[in-house]
Amino acid sequence: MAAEYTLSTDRHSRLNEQESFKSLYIVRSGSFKTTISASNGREQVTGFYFPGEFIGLDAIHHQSYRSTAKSLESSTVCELPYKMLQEIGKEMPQLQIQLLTRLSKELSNDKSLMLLLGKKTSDEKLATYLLSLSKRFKDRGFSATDFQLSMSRGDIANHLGLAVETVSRILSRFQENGLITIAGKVISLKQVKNLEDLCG
Amino acid sequence: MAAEYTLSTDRHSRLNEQESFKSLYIVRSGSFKTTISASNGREQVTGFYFPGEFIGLDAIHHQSYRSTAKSLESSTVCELPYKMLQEIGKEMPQLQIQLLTRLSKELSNDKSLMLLLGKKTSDEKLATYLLSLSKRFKDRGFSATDFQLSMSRGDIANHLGLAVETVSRILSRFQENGLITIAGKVISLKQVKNLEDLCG
DNA sequence: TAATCACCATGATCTAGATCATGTTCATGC
DNA sequence: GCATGAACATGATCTAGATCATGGTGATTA
Repeated sequence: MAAEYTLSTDRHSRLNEQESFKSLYIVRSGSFKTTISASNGREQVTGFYFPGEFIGLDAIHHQSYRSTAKSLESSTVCELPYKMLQEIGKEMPQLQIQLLTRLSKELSNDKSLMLLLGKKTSDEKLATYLLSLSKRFKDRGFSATDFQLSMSRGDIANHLGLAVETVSRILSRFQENGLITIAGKVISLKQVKNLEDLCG
Repeated sequence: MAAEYTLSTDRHSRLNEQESFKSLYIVRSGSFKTTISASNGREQVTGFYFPGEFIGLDAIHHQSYRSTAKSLESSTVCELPYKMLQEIGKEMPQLQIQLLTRLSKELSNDKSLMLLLGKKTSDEKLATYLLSLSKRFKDRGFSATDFQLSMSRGDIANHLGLAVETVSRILSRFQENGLITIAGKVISLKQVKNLEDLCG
């Protein structure tokens, strides 16, 4: 449905920015990160997006994009002009409900992320993060234990409110302790149960 | 509209919990905080809600409440059964769009909160928090500079990922520096410009 | 009017994780 | 093949803010 609009992006290309809101995007292939920036230039990675997920839901309200999406590898998206969605939605309440549900899901995830950012230690943050990625891949029909980290250590660190060095160190330690194996971007979860215990 | 369902709550009474999702709520008077808890018991205050704001939007997706809402003073809400909203929504697409917009707004606020939790110093957190409260009161037609903190220092601290002591100290210091005056729950912003500069 | 309890303020100390410093690995281009 | 630069790893040091400790204040109940 509505797949007539597509947009392909190279590695590290930007999808949208400060401009006025016209469309939502669904990731078709690849992956993206979204960031917002404070007035002093500091940036926060607010989320990672994989195929099937919506980008831009937080812009509906302001009618302008508050976040910037960047592709983490070469990726494609499907553009959904919001006006069109509204038109279709009038005849298909089911579509509106679907949109509502997606928004609600992202909201709920973000609340969990607040718990992560506010209350967890760095070990807990990493363990929780790895398991959340695992779940997302599993839901998508991929391996829950072996996957690629398309984002850099820096992106992970930023997203979790940590320093890059901390992420490096903890991943190394997790590997020493046999919880995972990791080589560059390729990671394999070896002791899911123990990782779960680490989440708190 | 749909105001036939109301529910009044005493100070510190709970609105909902772990139960299955049936309704959204609009705050009619007073204020609420919502929390989620980690398996180890740690709690995170995920938001504060004032009159006109929706509680429960993050439950639509899971069809069960993930967060608990507690009133911070004696408060009333208006219950909106979700089934009913869906029915009405079929004839009134405008209602669905309104809901979508509210959800999008909360999502966008939560992204900003991530920036707050992940990247800001304790001073920046407090200043940002006070100004965000200020804006919400102003939008509601109340004073942007003189208002009551219905939540405790502990709630603020938890919400911002700080220790209570830190919040106390910073509020005291803000007062020493003439940025605010504060006595118990009554606060007055004296140098809004300087507070804005502090936000980063 | 005293007792109890939640909330708040503030000083002293401690520590998780940031920052700094240095080296390595790996990809891309010439 | 070698140069350049980004991303990653890891040790040494430092610090913002947590934690610990103590006392005050104000509301509620007996």
